[in-house]
Amino acid sequence: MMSTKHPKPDVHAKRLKPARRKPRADAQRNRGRVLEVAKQAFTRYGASASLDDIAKEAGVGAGTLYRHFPTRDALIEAVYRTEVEKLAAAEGKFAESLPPLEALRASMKLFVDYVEAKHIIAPALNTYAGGPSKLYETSKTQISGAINALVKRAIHSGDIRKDLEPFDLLRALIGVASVASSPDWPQSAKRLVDILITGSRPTAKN
Amino acid sequence: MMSTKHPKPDVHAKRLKPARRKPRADAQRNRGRVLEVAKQAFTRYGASASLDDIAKEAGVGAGTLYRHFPTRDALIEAVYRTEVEKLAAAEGKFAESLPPLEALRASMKLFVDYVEAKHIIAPALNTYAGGPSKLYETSKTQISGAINALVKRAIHSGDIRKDLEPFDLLRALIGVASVASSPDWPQSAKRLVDILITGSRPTAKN
DNA sequence: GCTAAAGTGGAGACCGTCTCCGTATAGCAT
DNA sequence: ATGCTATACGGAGACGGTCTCCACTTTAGC
Repeated sequence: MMSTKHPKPDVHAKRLKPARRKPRADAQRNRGRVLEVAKQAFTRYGASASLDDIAKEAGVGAGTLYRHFPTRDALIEAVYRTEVEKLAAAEGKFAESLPPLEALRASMKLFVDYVEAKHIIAPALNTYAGGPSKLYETSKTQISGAINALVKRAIHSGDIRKDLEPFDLLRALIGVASVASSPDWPQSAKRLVDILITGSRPTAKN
Repeated sequence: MMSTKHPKPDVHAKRLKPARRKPRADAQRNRGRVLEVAKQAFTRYGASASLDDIAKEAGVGAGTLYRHFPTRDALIEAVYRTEVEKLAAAEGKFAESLPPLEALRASMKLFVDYVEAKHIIAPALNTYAGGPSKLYETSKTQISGAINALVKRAIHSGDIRKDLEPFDLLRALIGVASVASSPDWPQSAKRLVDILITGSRPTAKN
């Protein structure tokens, strides 16, 4: 019976190391539920919502939550990763339908709108806080990639100074979005976008 | 002998309401000690240093600390109020020694330097976090007063667009200073100051 | 000195974070 | 189906920070 039975030793060799087993269904369900609840909780109570409460409301133990998302930041990032992807994609769209400078402008204002709607994104993009956390890296890369492309295009078409650092604009954007006191900040932020763009145009000699 | 003894019933009527007694000496000593320790603690451990630890190191009970400074924000503000005053004063100086536009530019860059040195100031100026805390109001007023004056002067001399909101510039400044990731942020922030100023200059028609 | 107002301090209630480990269960092989 | 085992679960509880409360002490003012 043992003979050459050998059914399918490693059918598609999932990972390169130890021939892993397929992830369990309940684990994925729980992960999803936590994500769902966390999203609501964050929008309702801000980024400092109680993680234990989130776990409870999702019907899982605290341990389960912490296993899936070891830190608060990890959870926040997971919650907003898809949002950020959508934002980056939308910014890409502008590149197709608008002239370079206006694409950049529209893109930056869209960013403001996004942050207004999901106000937790901004602190999430802003790693100033405590330690040297390498989280959000992917989100940051996405957004900065989008801005980068738009700025390069506008430089190429001669609408923006050659020596502009695209990252500077992004930093300004994140910063302004982080200062969300007073209800009129979106207007202020959009005025600033215009100022930033005007200030980034080529000078006579450049 | 009692006759018209009447020594000095209310010599300078300290407050308008209930003829207060002079504040106790030990209270002021304790307040000062807490402030001292808090300043060190905040610069060492960031804005989330343990308040109980601060109390302990200052040699007072937690109750004493909380009586003097009911919230963390109140303590932070008290610690940095003098710093902010110095900053505002320094900004005032520029108005005397530089032409309008350059005074504004220098002032904004000084702000960046200040935040770089005392990195806790930025979150303190930024009330985004939780509730509608009315704290920092005085600090904000100081700084925004200074910027306001500089901007008005530059508008008057024709170096800045008439319709610029001074507060917008301040908001951008605070925002950029809040995003302190990466060690090169001061350079980035100063480049942004130049961009902001260029973007605020009058246009042909304005 | 005496007295009342002002101030003190620290125990402890409360809450959020995060770990640990005994228990449950899904995936896989047979 | 059945058993075996890696995988995942959950929640009690250790930990640490925040903030309150109030019996006690100290001071200002007479």
